[in-house]
Amino acid sequence: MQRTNFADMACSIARTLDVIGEPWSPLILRDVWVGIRRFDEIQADLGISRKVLTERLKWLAEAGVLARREYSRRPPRSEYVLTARGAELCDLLVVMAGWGDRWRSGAAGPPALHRHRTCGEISHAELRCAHCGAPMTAGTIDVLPGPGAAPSGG
Amino acid sequence: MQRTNFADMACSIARTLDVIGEPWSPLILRDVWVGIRRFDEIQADLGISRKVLTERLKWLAEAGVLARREYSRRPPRSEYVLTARGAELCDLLVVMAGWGDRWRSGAAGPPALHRHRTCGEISHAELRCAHCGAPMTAGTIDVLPGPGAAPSGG
DNA sequence: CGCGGTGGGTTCCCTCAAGGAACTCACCCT
DNA sequence: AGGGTGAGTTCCTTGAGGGAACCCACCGCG
Repeated sequence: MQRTNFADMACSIARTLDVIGEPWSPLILRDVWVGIRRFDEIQADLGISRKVLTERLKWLAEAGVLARREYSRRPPRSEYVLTARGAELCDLLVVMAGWGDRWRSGAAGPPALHRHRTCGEISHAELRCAHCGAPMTAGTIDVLPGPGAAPSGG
Repeated sequence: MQRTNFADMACSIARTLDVIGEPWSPLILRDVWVGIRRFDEIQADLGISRKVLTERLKWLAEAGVLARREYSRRPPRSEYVLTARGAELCDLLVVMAGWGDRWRSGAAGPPALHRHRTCGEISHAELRCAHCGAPMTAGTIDVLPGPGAAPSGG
């Protein structure tokens, strides 16, 4: 009996979830994004077991989201960096953090702030239409079948 | 031995992952977003076991993301609708779909297209700074400690 | 009434992934 | 040799998902 194979679903969301559809991978990705890149640093920051961390890092590298890079030759030492694919996946973390800030922070307020380098302000990201520039939240979107949609029978 | 409690982490991403940190909840949310709202419809669309669907729907309702609503009195029949909190969480699905389209579609192209209701065009959502309006992707963000950050020792 | 269909859920058994702890290995320095 | 660091592996247990069977309420029809 196998786990559901999300990679084969005709749905981009499911295919993304195939890469990061459990909590640790996004959190590891977040660590690498903010500069926490070495095995023992990530492990200490997240409090994750070394076994799971090893597996997740390997998985994220295979998925082309992280790349392993040697930072020391003697002794041999590696760290993990974002690929271009991984950097774009971090955009998802931005939105994820925004939702958590808004709905799950409690009285203490958000644990992290996002300063936009371009304008220098503490800000947050909004979804905007690439075509017209107006807000493009989920509620403004009609979801239509695309070229890769499953046949109607599916 | 307990599972890691992501809700208690001083990290908005982890707190969001506490709600949707497995594949089914985001996919159920997607279904409700696009209008697939009834138990048997969701079950058929996702090919998920009734047991897991029952559990996930209950969880999402408890998390305040979905609400159960009666659409028929005799016989009693319910469907699920997005709460305001859930609608904002769907913004995450928009970004998630975008990443999957770009990096995981293959030759067939994206399975779904997003038409922006405001301008009527097939488009996609970009991250923009709420303050200055310029692109605000993950690479343009400095992540700083916020009021709810964990003490330095942690 | 009994039967079949629909909506929705529960239980059981199995498989797979996570968690904690212990163990292992390579390398370096004293 | 011994200790420290980085990184990984193994073992056993627990928790979550998957498939199938079972269950219940309700309705309409013969």
